[in-house]
Amino acid sequence: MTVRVRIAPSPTGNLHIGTARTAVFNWLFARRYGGTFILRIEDTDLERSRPEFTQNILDGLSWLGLNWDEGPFFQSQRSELYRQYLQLLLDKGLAYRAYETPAELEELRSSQKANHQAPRYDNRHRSLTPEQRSAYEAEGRQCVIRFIIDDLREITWNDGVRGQIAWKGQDLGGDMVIARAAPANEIGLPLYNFVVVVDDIAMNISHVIRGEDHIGNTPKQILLYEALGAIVPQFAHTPLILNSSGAKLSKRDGVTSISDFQLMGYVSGAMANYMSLLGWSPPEPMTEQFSLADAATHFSFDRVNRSGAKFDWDKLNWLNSHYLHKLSITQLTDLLIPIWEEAGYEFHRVNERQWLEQLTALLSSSLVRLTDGVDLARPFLAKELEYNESAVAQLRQPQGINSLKYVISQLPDAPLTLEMAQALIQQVVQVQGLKKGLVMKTMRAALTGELQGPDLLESWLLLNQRKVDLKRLEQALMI
RNA sequence: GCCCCCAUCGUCUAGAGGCCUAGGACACCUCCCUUUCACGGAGAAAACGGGGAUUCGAAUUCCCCUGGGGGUACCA
Repeated sequence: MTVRVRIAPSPTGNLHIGTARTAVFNWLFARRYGGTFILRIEDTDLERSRPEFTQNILDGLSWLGLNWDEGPFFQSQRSELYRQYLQLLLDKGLAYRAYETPAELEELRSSQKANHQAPRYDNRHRSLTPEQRSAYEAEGRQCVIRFIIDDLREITWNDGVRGQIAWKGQDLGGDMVIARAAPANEIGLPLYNFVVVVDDIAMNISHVIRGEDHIGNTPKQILLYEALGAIVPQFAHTPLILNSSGAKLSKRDGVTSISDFQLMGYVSGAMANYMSLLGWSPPEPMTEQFSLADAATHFSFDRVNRSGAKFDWDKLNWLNSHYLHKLSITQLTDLLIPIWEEAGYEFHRVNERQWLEQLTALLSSSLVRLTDGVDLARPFLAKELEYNESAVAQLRQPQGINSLKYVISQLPDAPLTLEMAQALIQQVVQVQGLKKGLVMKTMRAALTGELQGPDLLESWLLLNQRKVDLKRLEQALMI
């Protein structure tokens, strides 16, 4: 079996998670069967397509590790091919020119609606006489090209995910427009359903893997394959990604583009892993945490679910933190440095590398998203320390103030070590007869402005290395 | 309206007639670890939409209902 699959995004927006997930399934399937994964940009909608969206799509797919073997191909550069096929259908009498105005079609639809009938084209221009045609043309009317759909046809296919699906020709809405309006002797711009088929034929696509929202297009496309004398590919319609209310996830639901997730601090491995899990489940020995390469060795449509999957931030977050925790300190630091720089923190990325890695190690277990590193690092990297309310309250307790004074008086000039810090805390506790918890809490409030955070002693050591601990302890006395 | 698809814990899912007193994961809750937070570990709670039919036996097959979703363009 020669597998050739494609992802065909349209550059009318940034790479959407739904498109990306379809890309994942196509990629997985191609890799599983040693096939070819093709990228085709469907930019036939000249009005809405924009080059920056194309770039965003390319970048997003690359970031996710969904490398393509052929392409990107651009439909806007293939119009000659479409024109030829359109002419072919016209010549074979399988398509015809129709001259209705948009207003006339609208009238037809509204009268059907009023009679509780399904809106459909009534094929009224299917068999125009030459006289009628020239009369319309004399009026200066433009015409579209319609592909003839036999109402009596029954179209069936065996869907890779859903099994047998059947449609009646009469439910397809009448002869379908395949080329937009143009002057009577020209051929207008081709429409989606037609272009997809022409390209999939030209590119020898063996399996069309796409979202469930395309099921209704499939019978029309099958008819076009037949009309063009081509072999009909296998179809597999994957479930949709749903929002929390259970409807198809759309831009209106907030964060949906891959580049947004990237900006929010999600790593590509976690995203790819999570998207795979939305509709596909790995077979037994595998756990839910896997790379695309792992998944590719086991991917099959048998394990693709048929019902839609709600997008779940909790699970994505869990996976992302898992991936983050798995990274080495070196890798994590590399990822965090640009984020810290972006946040406006001042440090020397080379000279202070070792210190930054210590900071990374200290914070790493608390990271869910990379961008969490901004808040977590604030007490260590921000110029001015901010105290939250409970920290202020803590610093106003007389006993706490005394313990701080004691620590200040005993703080050595030499760089602090873990042992020294531990001993110092122990000393305060004994000398002043305080609870260890109180001393620790007060120290934390003074050093970080917060009552919660990573290991206090480690934090102290880091601040000591930057020589800000004494300053902060003294400053805390004035609160 | 019409057509199509779907239906297991809150969520993602396993389950292809007896292995199911329905398994896993996330989230939630409890406990342990711990100065705190997080991480980590242990545990609890939680589902087959309803009704028929087939069968010795149904979450698994069939039908109906209900519910949800998708589509219905001179968008993709």
